[in-house]
Amino acid sequence: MKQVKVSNNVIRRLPRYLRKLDELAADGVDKISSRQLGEELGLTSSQVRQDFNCFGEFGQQGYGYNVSALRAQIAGILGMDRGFSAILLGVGNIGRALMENFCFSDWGVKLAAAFDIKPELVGTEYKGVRIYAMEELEHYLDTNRVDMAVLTVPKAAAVPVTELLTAHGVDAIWNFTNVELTRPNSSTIVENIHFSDSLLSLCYYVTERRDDAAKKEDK
Amino acid sequence: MKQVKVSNNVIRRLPRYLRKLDELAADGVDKISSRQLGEELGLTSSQVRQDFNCFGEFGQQGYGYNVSALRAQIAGILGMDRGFSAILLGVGNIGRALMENFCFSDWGVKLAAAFDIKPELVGTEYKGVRIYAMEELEHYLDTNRVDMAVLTVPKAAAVPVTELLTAHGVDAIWNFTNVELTRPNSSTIVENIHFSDSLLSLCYYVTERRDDAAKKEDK
DNA sequence: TAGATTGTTAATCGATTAACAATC
DNA sequence: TAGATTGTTAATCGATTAACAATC
Repeated sequence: MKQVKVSNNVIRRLPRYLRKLDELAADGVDKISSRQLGEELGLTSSQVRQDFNCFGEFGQQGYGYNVSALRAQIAGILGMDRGFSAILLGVGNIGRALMENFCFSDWGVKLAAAFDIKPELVGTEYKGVRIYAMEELEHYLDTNRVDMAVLTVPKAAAVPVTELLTAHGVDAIWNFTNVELTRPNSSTIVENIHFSDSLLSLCYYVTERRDDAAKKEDK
Repeated sequence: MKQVKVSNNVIRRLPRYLRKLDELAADGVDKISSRQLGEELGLTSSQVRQDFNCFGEFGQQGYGYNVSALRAQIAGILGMDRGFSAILLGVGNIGRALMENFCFSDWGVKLAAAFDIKPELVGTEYKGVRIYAMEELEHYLDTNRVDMAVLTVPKAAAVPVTELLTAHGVDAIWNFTNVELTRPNSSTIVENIHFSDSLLSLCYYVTERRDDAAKKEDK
């Protein structure tokens, strides 16, 4: 694998390729050209080929790409075969929704444990995942390998819990709190799901469209 | 307002500015320079100023930006004062989590109604939002203004429900399903929350870090 | 072989950064 | 006035697109 230093934009497209390839495989398609794949995702064929060539040569000239082989390559690049282990902090509404509905194992991640402060939850299991007390977190981190933490605690707990995690060597956080965790001089990897940011972007595009429509009506 | 054609990258940063400005206001800060604001968010001062200058002149030379005035400008750009009206489709785990925990009105959006197929939910209210039967959707759309739809239905329902929505004039969708809704020749505005894409990006960065660490150990 | 499509280099385009005059 | 910081233009950097030789 080449791997110079792959740009963020490329990384963000990899899961989309993966999703589309899964869809194609489910439809019984077994080969695809960069042009076709690009069309499906709104990209140019050049871009598709450039993206893949960041990591190696996955196609065959004159033929295209084998769907399942390409899928496997991308899965490998993303680290889906590494057996990453995650823990979830905060079994509130969103935490519970993730535990119930989101299949971590589909993406190669094992959700190994959850933590909450509510005594009535501690000791129970949710979808095969045991819920521990927050006080047990430090001990857990010291005795288990944890590759990433899913942060679904209330806003106020976000920073203290993050500090505890990083102090015990967890350097990757999937952040569902509406808090800017990215700290200037920190080396922690933070991946945000900011619902409000997403909704506000949508609002912007709707606003833009309404304004355009109003402008046309003026004429 | 200038408004030539603002790039996606700029739009994506606007909610982050808003969030940071809210934080600053809460801390009692009432002015900030582009340099300081940039540092807080990991951006250069140039970028901050360029971003704002897409929309007008919000600062004062020699002084900086007034926090609450700038906040109000950005809120206006995003359309938070437009009184957008949304409906939610699918009151499952994730739909319920949003209704319970996510404060739409904080971002200027009114969640006006929800729809589900489960008979036991129909007619009930959740956090002040009435739940209707899916069969009532068409009639609702024809008799109410709906600016955006929150799509939290199961995977299989995503495409048919979207088609129904667009057929009745809803042209903006906040998509929580793991389905690529962006269709090549559609004019619908789709904003995706793809949990799996986000997790896979995180996996990539963790993988990269582990590989770098392993490489260093080799030497 | 002829046709198709990749891998890859070169050209273009757009976004970020630097610089500085304007001005509070 | 002097210092600070914006608004804005110019320079740089990086990402996307186009082109084409390599090759299946």
